[in-house]
Formats: sequence, structure tokens, C-alpha cells
Amino acid sequence: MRSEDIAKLAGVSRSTVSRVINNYPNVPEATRAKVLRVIEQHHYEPNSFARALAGKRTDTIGLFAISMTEKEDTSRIYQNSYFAPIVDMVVDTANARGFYVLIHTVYSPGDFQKVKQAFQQKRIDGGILVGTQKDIELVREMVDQEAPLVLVDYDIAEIMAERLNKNHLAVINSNDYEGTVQAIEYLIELGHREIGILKGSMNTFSGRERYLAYEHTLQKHNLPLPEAFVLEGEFLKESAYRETRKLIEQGTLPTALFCANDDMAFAAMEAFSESGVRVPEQLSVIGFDDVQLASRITPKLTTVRLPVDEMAKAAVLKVLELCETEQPTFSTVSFPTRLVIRDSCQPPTE
Amino acid sequence: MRSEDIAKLAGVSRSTVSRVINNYPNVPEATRAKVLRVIEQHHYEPNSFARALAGKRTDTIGLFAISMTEKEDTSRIYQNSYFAPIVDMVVDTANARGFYVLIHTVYSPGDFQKVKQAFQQKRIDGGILVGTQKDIELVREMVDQEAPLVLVDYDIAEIMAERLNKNHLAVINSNDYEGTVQAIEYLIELGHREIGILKGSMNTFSGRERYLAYEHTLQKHNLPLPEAFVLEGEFLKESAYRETRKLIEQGTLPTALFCANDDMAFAAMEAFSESGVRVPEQLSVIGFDDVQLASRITPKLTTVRLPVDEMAKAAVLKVLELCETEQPTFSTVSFPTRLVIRDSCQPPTE
DNA sequence: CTGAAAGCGCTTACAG
DNA sequence: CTGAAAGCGCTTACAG
Repeated sequence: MRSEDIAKLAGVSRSTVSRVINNYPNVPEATRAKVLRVIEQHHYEPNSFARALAGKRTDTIGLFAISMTEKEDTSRIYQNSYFAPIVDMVVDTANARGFYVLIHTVYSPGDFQKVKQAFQQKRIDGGILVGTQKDIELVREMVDQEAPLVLVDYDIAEIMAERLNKNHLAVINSNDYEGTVQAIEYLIELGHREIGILKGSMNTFSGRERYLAYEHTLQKHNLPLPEAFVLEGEFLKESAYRETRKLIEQGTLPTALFCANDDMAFAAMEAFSESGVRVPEQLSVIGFDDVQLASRITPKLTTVRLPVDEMAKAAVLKVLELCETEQPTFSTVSFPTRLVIRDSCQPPTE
Repeated sequence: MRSEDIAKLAGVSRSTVSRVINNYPNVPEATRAKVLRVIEQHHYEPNSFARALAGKRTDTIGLFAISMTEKEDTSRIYQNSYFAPIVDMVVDTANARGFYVLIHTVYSPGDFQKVKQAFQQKRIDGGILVGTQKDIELVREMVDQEAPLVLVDYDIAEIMAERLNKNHLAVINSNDYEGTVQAIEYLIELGHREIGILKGSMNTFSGRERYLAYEHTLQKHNLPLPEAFVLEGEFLKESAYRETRKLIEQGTLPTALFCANDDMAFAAMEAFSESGVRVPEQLSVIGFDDVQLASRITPKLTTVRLPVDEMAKAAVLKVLELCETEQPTFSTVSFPTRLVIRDSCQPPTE
């Protein structure tokens, strides 16, 4: 069933059918009604590709997550508890507004290609890009195509420096810096002086922010940076676990450990528990993100809450908005984070 | 940049460009090389919609999950720990094979419409449908369009009865019945005689299977069905929590509770813990699915492992296979489940 | 082996 | 207000 068929049945031309479908004003009510009736009777659905080819929207947005890890093919991206809720929320929000979502994750350069294609081939009206790494080049290419694009967890300064800010672009992130300051100062207030860190991926905006805030807060309170307690966790459970084991074997421990995300905090706690290091009695652990599991393990994890759901939702609303607007816009939203105190921290025992 | 441009630059016709792109045999190596060079130089990407319109594939598969709950808009589907890993695996597997995945979840009849459209409008080459409820009608419509379709967690008997089995169709599920029998017999061996159940949604194939197996196994061992301990949990945390509270308030408890999925087991454990009922000392709890959390809470949950990852992967491979094949096929795979014994069960105390 | 032409199903100036 | 026609960017018989 094509628009031609509808046209015949309704006794009008394809042009008119099209006008009705697209809700153009210059169609008399009677004609519109007649056409609509035929459309409904036959459950007619205009072919989306034909529409897209002729210049209409595809009613699809893209969601592209860039893997944290450098190695291809290893740990899948969603294993990271951070992405699952994003996917959830994005799909839900977009669906509720009549949009499909097209998903592709990026591990390898080949995958990058796929993301670009999704834009170039106009498979989507706009896209959301999560994760930052070395993809600024990709972002530029996207932006050059004037495709509506929302970046999540992206360094605004970098965007500005690249002068990408005069297009259909928006960036959404969270106050990771402030959240980390809160976490570290909480530990300091508890009396900790030797605070280690399990770092996130420094390829990532949030990874860098969380590390810098850690460093600066120690400085501000005249605490030395404990080199031996600065571990490279890369946001991944495996590395975090490995690094924590190394730390334990090496002998001396800090009295508290700030983990740049909850996944790493869980891994660290596992390692500690296996070695008989009791949390929080012997060592306090604090996380970041407040994923579901955080409040369900023992001890319940003290962590910094990141409003992922709101961020994801905002990202979708933003792309849709950008799809509507003619003029180039650039906007920025930063969501607040806050410390959630549970059971995994206590004053250091002397 | 369109195929026309490439043609000019390469000094051939669009036909030839198309033949090269589609890897047709009747193109001399020299010509092919020449065209390919131009394509690469200009990063040319054929417009996917135009290709699709002209009858080619879209290189996209659909993933449609049908919400367990009847009410619209309430708990989002992915909150169910069962779906997140499916989405993961499907996206990963499809991406690795060069396919995009288009996602839409179904809460309301309107959403069903969207799923149908995705097929009708040929947005996708094939689709995966998860969850069963009252969507047999939808399945029939899909099948009538001869679209490759893979059903996950679907009653084969129902398909056969509907005579849908002569098309590009496959169904993938798991031996929920056998898994449940194992679980219940394990409890019986431990000495339990009063075994309650938190039922899953009876709209669901797995929900029905798990319930039936429970009932049959009790019968087989000459145990009466303890009506008071048969709770309607619908696979959802909230209902499970509510029902468990009711059970507790009502006074008498079974000595063991079989929960048709882990999510409900967690909710029940929470309710018990709040009321001071100790698991497993006073009451054994057993789950189903073996989601991530199962091995991380205290006590670690004894549960039946469902190979979701393998199932999801198989589903993708199957759709892709169906997309390749000309002739109608119908096939069926059932994945094994197995009991994973951890800490949440023990013999009843007298 | 290869090009001209028709067709896929829509939209949108254009003319009336 | 409305239809005929061109165009979106590809593929594929068809003819040579």
C-alpha cells in the first residue's frame, strides 16, 4: 500500500495525500477527513525511507557509547554499570516521544566509521555521544555536517577551543569536580590524612575532573599527594582489582581510598575482603556514581550520587530540541552531584 | 557526494559504481579497483535509505522488549535486571557483524504500533521480540509480512497452534521447567515440606513454566500445594515486596520460598530482613536467573542460572541467518539452565 | 562487460 | 485549494 493507492481510493492526488500526512494547513477539512479515513481503513504507513530520501526526518536518534578501554573486544562496554541506565533512559524517553533509537557502541576505529555513517547516511535525525577519549576529531566531522549532536561527559573548554560551538551542539555533564571535593573533604573531616585514589580513565572528562579535584583538595588541606596510593584503575573492575591487590601486597595501606567510580570501589572491596582487610574498620572506601548495587552490598557504599537518569533524559530532550531548531545553537548543562553517606567510611583507627 | 559523482570521477556509469559497491562478480578487476579508489578518496558512503528503497537491506535489526506490566508508564522495563544484559549482548553481537540495532520498548498499544511500523516501513531487516503476553496477534502480523523474526521466551506450542511455523521464524528459550524442578527438588532434599512460591507473570512463557514445574514437583513428591504460600509477584520487585510483607503479617511462614526470578528474591529478602526474619536460618530463599547481584548480596543467593548472554547472542545470529535465507524456515533452540548453590538455603530448623 | 532507463515511495516547488 | 512533474539516491532488469 503506497500513497498512490491511498490517493486513488480517496479520489485525490499523491500530493494531497502527502499534504495530509504532513499536516499542511492548506487542505480543506473535508478533504483531510476523507483522506485520513482511507489511511486508517487500510492501516497505511508511509515508507520511512522514502520520506527520508525526500528530505523528511527519520524519527530516529542515535546513541553512541565510546568504550573506555583501548583494547578492542575485551570487556564489553555495558558491563560498566554506568551505561546500562543511560541506555534505559534514552530509549524510554525517546520512545515516549515517538522516536526510535539506533544504538552502536564504539570499540575500534571501524566502529567509529559506523557512527559517522549513521550521520552521513542520514539514518538518524541527531545523535548522542557518550564518552570522550580521542574522539574530538569525530565530533568535528559530525558537527561539520550540521547534524544535531549532544555530547555527554565532554570537556567544554575543548569544544570551545575547537570552535565547534557554533552549530547544533550541546554538552551535558555533571559537577564531578565539586562532588569529588565533597567526598575528599568528608574523609578529611573524619580524620583521614592518607587518602589513596583509584583513578578513572584519564581519556575521559569525568576521569580527569575527579582526579584533579582529588589532587587539589589534598593540596588545599596541606596534605601531601601519597604517590604510592595513586592507582590506575581506568574505571574498570579488572584493573581496579589488580591494582588493589598490588597495593595490598606492597604492605602499607592508606586509611581511606577514593574510587573514581563505584565499579572500582566494588572491585577494591572484594580485593580487601579476600585479604582480610576490613572495610570500613581498617580502611574506608568511597565511590562515585551511586549505581544500584552501591546501596545493596555490605557494607553499603558511601558514594557521590551522579544523576545519570536526569542527564540521559536531558540529553534526549536536547537532541530533539536541536532537531526542531533551524539556527545553530550551542548550550551546556551541568548537573549537580552530591555525597551520599552510608556505611563504608569511618574515622581512621589509631 | 552521490554515486553519480563517483561515477563521473571514475569515468564509468552509476550502474557500474553500484555493481562495485554490491560486490557483483561481473566487473573486471581493473574497473573495480579504479572505482574503489575514488570511493575511498572521497569517503563516499552510499545513502542507506536510497539503497533500502531500491530493495537492498538496511543492515539494521530491531530489538523489541515487551513490558511485563499491564500499566503503562510505571516501572520501566529495563529496571528488570533481565533486560539490561540482553540489550548489551544484542547490541554487541549485532555491531560486531556490521549491523545497527534499533530499539523500542513496548508498554502500550501505541508502542505495539511502532514495532509493527518498524517492520512495515522496512526500517529493519529483521527483529527480535522479547516477552510474550498477549502479543501473538502482533507476531502473526509480523510473520505475515515474511519478515525474519526471532522470538525469545515464547511458547512453541502456541506458535505451532497458530500455524506460524512456515516462515522466517525462530524461537529461543531456556529449560525453565527443568531448572525449576532442580530448584524445588533441592529444597525438598534439604528437608523442606512447606515451600512457597513468588510467581512470575503468567502472561509470560517462562512465568508459566516456572509455576507449572513448581506445582508438578510438589505433586510428584506428594506434597500438598500450600495455597497460602502461593504469592503473585509478577516478576516485579514492587509486587514481590508487597506480597512478602503481606505473607509476614499474616503470621505463618513456609520454610522455603522459591522466587520465579532473582529480582523478586531480592525484594523478598529485603522484606524478611526488615521484619527480622533471618535468611537462611529461619527461611530459605531460592531465585531464578542468576543476575549479577545474586552473587554479591548477603547471603549470596542460591538460584537457577539462565544463560541470558548466550540466548541473546543466539537470537542475533539467528535473525542474521534468517535474513540471508530465501526459503522459509522455522527453528527452535532451548538453552539449559542449572542450579547454582550459594548461601541462601539450608535445611529447615525444627 | 557496461550504460540508459525505469523504478523504489515519498515530498515539494510550480503552475493554475 | 490541488495536480503534474521533478527530484531524493540508489538498484536492476534490459539491451547491446
